[in-house]
This record gives sequence, structure tokens and C-alpha cells, in this order.
Amino acid sequence: MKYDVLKLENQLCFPLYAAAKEIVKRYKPYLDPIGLTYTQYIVMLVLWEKNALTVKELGSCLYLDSGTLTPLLKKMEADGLIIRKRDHEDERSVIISLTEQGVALRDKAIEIPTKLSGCIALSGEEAGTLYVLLNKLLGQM
Amino acid sequence: MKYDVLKLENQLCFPLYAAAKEIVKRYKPYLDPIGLTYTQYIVMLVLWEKNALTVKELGSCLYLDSGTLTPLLKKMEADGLIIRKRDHEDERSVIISLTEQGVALRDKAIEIPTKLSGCIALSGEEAGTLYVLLNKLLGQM
DNA sequence: TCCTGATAAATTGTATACAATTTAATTGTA
DNA sequence: TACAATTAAATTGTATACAATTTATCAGGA
Repeated sequence: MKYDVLKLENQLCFPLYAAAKEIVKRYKPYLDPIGLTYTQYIVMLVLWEKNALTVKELGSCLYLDSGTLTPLLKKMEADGLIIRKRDHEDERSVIISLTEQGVALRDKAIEIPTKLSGCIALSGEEAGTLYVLLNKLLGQM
Repeated sequence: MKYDVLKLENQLCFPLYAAAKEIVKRYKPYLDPIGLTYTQYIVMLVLWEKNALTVKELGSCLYLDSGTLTPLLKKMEADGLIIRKRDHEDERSVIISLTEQGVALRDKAIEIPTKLSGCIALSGEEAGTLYVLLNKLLGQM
């Protein structure tokens, strides 16, 4: 019928949005004990890999802008996880790096991905397909 | 290596979360002209189908709680789209229904799903697979 | 009927998100 | 070298989200 395109069940956006929120909730029991929120966790994932990068670079990795990152990073600095330092090569940029405490947290976080995949009822192959499709969707956006 | 499980590229959560946010941004140019935010839009999708339901029911359809819905619905009521009314059968519940203006908005929204699928670089088959996987993921959460 | 437990919204507090603007620094160019 | 355009963070304002608590109402049993 005319309005079928507006049915909730016909919107791809809806399960995408709902699943993303539910996954974040799934992380909470594992992130609370190490004192991270979900967004702080994905920031840490990048920093554990790259060691030091600017707010700008962090933002393009994570699809987040300075309006989100600035207060988040200030909080993480206050919590002793990271250091924020102006780049002397280009004073417009702020370089984010890990403190020793931030580096050390990696060993506590290492259990999390395994614990989380246990919460997800997709087979390895399905998770792989989902991963590819989501990245395809992201790729050309 | 030991820390590979913590690489951003190995997290399913990350493209899921990022894609969800990007899709919401994609809606903005089409929702702005009809005066809806993304969350208001998905509320309207349910109301266009069901006509009247409680905040509780709306919340379980949309995976949203009263902390999110109450202020959102008050805003939509102030904007003249919906009516909030205590259920006389059970005074704990609030029944949400559409105003004439809310019903009329459906005809302006009907273009949106088509316009949006034009923004998404997945084939029909891929979108179908994604839909199934996301719902599977949601189903047992 | 009275009281206890359960339920639905609303409220409070915290944490994201992002658009738009502002501030400070840099770059390219006449 | 001035200076306009660009760039990176930060700021401001608005809108979600959700956990935890509170308030009002309802339901079931002694």
C-alpha cells in the first residue's frame, strides 16, 4: 500500500541504530570495572595502536568531531589516562598520547573483545559478512 | 600478536556504531525541511502505523526508555504533532496519539525512504542481508 | 480493606553527538 | 611582507540516550 515504505520494518536505519545502541549497552558491564565509557574505550583502542596522534586524526579514525572529543579528552586527561599537548610544529593542533596508566590499562582491556563476542549470537561467518557490509556502507559515506 | 583482539579494525562494534551515526546524518537534509529530528521521525513511523499507543509500548518498539521519550514527546506535543493523554483505564499510562497535523505530515515524509536508499551504496540483496543480520543480532539481545 | 510489591512515567544526573560559531595559528599569494 | 583564506580546537546550543531514583497508580493477598 501507498505508505508501506514508511513502515518501521522496512527501514534499514532502524535495526542499525537499535543494534548499535544495544551493543554499547552490552559493553557496559565489562567497561565499568576498568572505568571506561564506550566512547572512551574506542579512543583507547586507537591510542593503544598508534601511541600519539592529533585530535583531528583521532576524529577521522572514529567519525567524531572536536565538539565531542574535546570534553571527552579533557575528562580522560583528568582521569590520568592521556596527555593533551599542543604540537610545537603547529600550534593549532593538540597531540594526544597515553600516560603509563593509560598504557597499563591495555592488559585489563584485553579480555573484553572475547567476552563480548560471547554475547553476540552471530556465527563467525555472519559476523564477517556484517562487518564487510557495514564497512561498505561506511566506505562511501 | 597478543593485542590484536584490541585493534579497532577487529571490532564489529565500531563500524556498527559509526554506520548508525552516519545514517542518522544522512537523514538530516531530508528531515530538516519537515521539522523532524531522526528520533522524532522513528516515533512518527510507529505512530503512522499504530495510531495510538502508550509510552511503554512505544519504548519497546523503539528500544527507548521513558527518560528519552518523555522530553521528546513533550517537545512533539508542543510542536503540535501528537497528543499525550493519561489512560483513564490505567492512570499510570500515557497514551500517545497523532494530531491532524501529525497525520498530515505522513504525505510529506513519504518521499524520504526512497531518497535515502539512493544515498546508500548497497545492492538490494546486500541491504537485505544486512537487515537480516542486524535483526538477528537484535533478536537475542 | 489495608498493605506490600509491581508497574508506568517522570525526574535527575551523566555522557555523548553534532551543527554552527569563535579563536588562534598557519598558509598561499599578490 | 601584508593579508585573505584555510585549518584545528574549543565553545555554544540543542538533542539524544540511559542508569538510577522518585512519584503515582494498580494489583494481589492477608
